[in-house]
Amino acid sequence: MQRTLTVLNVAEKNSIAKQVSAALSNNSATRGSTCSNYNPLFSFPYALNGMPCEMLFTSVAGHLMELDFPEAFKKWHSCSPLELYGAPVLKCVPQDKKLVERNLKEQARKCQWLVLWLDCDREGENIAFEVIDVCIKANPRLLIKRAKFSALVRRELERSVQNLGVPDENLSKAVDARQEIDLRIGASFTRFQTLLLQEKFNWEEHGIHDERPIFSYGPCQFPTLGLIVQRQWEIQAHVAEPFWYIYAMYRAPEGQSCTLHWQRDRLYDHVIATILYETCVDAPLATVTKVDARQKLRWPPLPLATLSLQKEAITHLRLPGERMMKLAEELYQEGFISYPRTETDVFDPAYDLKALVREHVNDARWGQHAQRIDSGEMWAAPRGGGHDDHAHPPIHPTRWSAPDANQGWDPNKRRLYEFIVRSFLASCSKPAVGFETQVEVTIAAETFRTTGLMVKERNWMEVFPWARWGGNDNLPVFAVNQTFMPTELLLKDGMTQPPPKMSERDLISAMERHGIGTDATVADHIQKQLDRGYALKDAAQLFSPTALGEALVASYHKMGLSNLWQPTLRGAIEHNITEVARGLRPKQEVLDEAVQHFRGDYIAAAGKQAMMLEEVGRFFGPRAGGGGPGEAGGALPPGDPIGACASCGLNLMLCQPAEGTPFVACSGAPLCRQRVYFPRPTLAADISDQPCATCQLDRGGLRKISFRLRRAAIPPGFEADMVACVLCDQRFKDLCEACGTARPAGQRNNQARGGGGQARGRGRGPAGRCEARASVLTRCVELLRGRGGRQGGMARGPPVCPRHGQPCLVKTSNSAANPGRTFFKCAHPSEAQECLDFMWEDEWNGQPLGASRARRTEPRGRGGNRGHGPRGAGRQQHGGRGNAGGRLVDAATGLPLDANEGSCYKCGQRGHWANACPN
DNA sequence: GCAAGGTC
Repeated sequence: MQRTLTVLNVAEKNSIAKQVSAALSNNSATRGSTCSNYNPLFSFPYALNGMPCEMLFTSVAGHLMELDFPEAFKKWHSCSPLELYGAPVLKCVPQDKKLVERNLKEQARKCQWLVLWLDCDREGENIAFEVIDVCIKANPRLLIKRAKFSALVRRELERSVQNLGVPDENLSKAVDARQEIDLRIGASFTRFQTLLLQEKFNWEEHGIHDERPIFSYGPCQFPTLGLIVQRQWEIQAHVAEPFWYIYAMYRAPEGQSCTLHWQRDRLYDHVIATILYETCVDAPLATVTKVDARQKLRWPPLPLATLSLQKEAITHLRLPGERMMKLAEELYQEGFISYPRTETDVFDPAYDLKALVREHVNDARWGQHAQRIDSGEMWAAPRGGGHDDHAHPPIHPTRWSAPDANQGWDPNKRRLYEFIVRSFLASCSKPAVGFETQVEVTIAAETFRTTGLMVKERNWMEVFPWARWGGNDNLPVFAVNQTFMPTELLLKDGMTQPPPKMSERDLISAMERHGIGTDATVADHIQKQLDRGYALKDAAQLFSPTALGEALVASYHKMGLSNLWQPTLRGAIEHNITEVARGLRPKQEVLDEAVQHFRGDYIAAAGKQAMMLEEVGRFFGPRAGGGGPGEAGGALPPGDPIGACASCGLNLMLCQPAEGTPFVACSGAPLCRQRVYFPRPTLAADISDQPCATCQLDRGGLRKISFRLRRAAIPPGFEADMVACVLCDQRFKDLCEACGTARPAGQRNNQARGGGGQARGRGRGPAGRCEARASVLTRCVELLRGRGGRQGGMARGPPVCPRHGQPCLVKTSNSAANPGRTFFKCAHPSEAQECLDFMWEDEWNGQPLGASRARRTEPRGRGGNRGHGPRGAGRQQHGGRGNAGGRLVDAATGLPLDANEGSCYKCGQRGHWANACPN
């Protein structure tokens, strides 16, 4: 009688062994224990391609083997780190996996076939060969088979087991090469950095309490750190620049309104912006030149891959990547979602998506939408994002979980499941439909645009509440050649902002873009920055480097070895590894090339180690002695606490250096970089007994600082004695802005690093601005020429202040009662209340004010201020508000006004202006 | 004492 075939099946983890066994055996598998506690054995009879067999199903726990150096090279002082580039490496089963190995051997001896159910990716293939290696030693006659599967659902598993293939050795070799490169460069540079720095500096003093701290280097962790440091340098290098833009707004008589966006966006030259603005004010009538109305579609989200899910979870669910992956893993192991580590964002056309949708038709929350998809009414085939790892489908729900069945779940797990379901249903739905109207208008040859949007059909957005799509749905109706008078026409200003600190989402995106880490490890590499003390995450969840992190990156930058931290490092390694995976290049060739390359970098770095000592020394005092007081990151001078630091929770200290200006710094310096420098005219600063009403209230409050300032050096409007909160007080900030801050000698300030140059406003680089400036200049020259030759044109210089007889009036628009309406006000601060307080600009007829009429009352929306047309517009349209029968009329009193009938606000009498008041 | 990648 023929012996029954016995098949050993091995999965990457127990949960998969359990689920596959249950699915293939119809839940009749017998569970038995093995010598490895976490890897039991499931057994059940099965028919493989019609052949009856006994299935034994067990598992490993990830990689079975590790790559390491032999004992002779493991001790750090046993050899130079350089020798690690030529040292032998060994792949062996570590002590904690010995029982897993023993279990495999025991089972292999009973079997004729070995079926590998490892995950279908590069690492899974490598683990498969580790399993083969162990099993073959126990039973050399084993027949090796590979099961390829992508979801833990019965039909998929049965398809897989009836179509067994062979493992792919190239995929596995690519992993071997990656492991060896990572080990050699990671171990050598970690030892280099650690041995160089460990004894040279007093780390204890700087908040690093390990007796022998490790300064690790890795080909993923350093490029990750590099991204954070590079952003920090961009922020430091930013020089704020003022810009100006024309703001126009129109409110139609029917009530609809829109903002008209200047085509030039913004200009960095005040004079030019003013000239263009003045041309608009001169001829403010807007003409509609183009109206483009069309249907617009908003597409549903792409099917989810791991990193897109991480980013979405951070944004919509506020779940950090590492936490989200743990919950997704649980959902996968329980069979509710497909494999959560995938790069694929396109469904195989053969996939039965409708069957997956039908799972959800009875759900009270999204069942109705699922029914509409199932019926075809809402169905649209999901789009593809163009990424396919050929191992797993996009992340999607595989089973419906009734709301009452998952009550015991972690609330975040429920939210994540719901997000994955809704995202899947949305991706199978029709796009949303809107109606967009784009309008272009010109005002004095300047172009402005506005857009309106009406959402007609929400479709996929109905099942995906996180989506936002909307614009101005209250756009006035415009027709080509129509003219209208803008309601507001203002010259506004702003300052360019530095780029923001790195958020976790930014970091993940950048790492994904550069191929740093895998879907499963990106979150770990980010966490490692915090664990190693290379970076900090503040209360707003934004990342910045610590002084240590910055010093390490700056060291390699200085050495001319920026490739060791730049984000392209991992991509370059991965590129060559992929060629091995595809069978295009032999593993050894790629390996030798990489090892030689990094060996060269190591030799260069070791030859310039003095640079690393110097760079780190800028931040950290040496063991004997210390950095200069107050130097960036050096030992802090003595001081007293003023409250808690929002960045790290330690104390903010008012530091009083023996020489130089006091400043506030965190006691966690240099790891924490929180620091506030004081205005240059500071003579003395002490902690006041006044608490700030708003800062750090949840941490016991923050004390205000009492300043004594050099009177001669402070601008008008500031007092020599000031009590201020250094974190929130606007007057303190204004003073810093006006006078600059006093920083200790040696402090770097606004140095552009890493070849980044000066970062300016976002959205338009210097080159773009030069171009814009050139075209604008041409136009301004034309305008100025035209203006000079204009017949009968009014030479419109600034209005003349009636009190001073000079053009000392400025345009102001801060009237609360008349927002957007501008008036002229005397710029002399001491006389602002005494002198001419205002003249509505829309009531100014372009004549010097002294020749027309200035009103004495504060603009409070009195009679004369009732909603007229826009500034400039009113003047054009009405020939000057208050111009009745050729005579000027006082809008407040209705009495006639002219140059001879001035009204003196000082004495209240008519017949003269205040600057000529005899009283 | 080191990497990155699996998984617990």
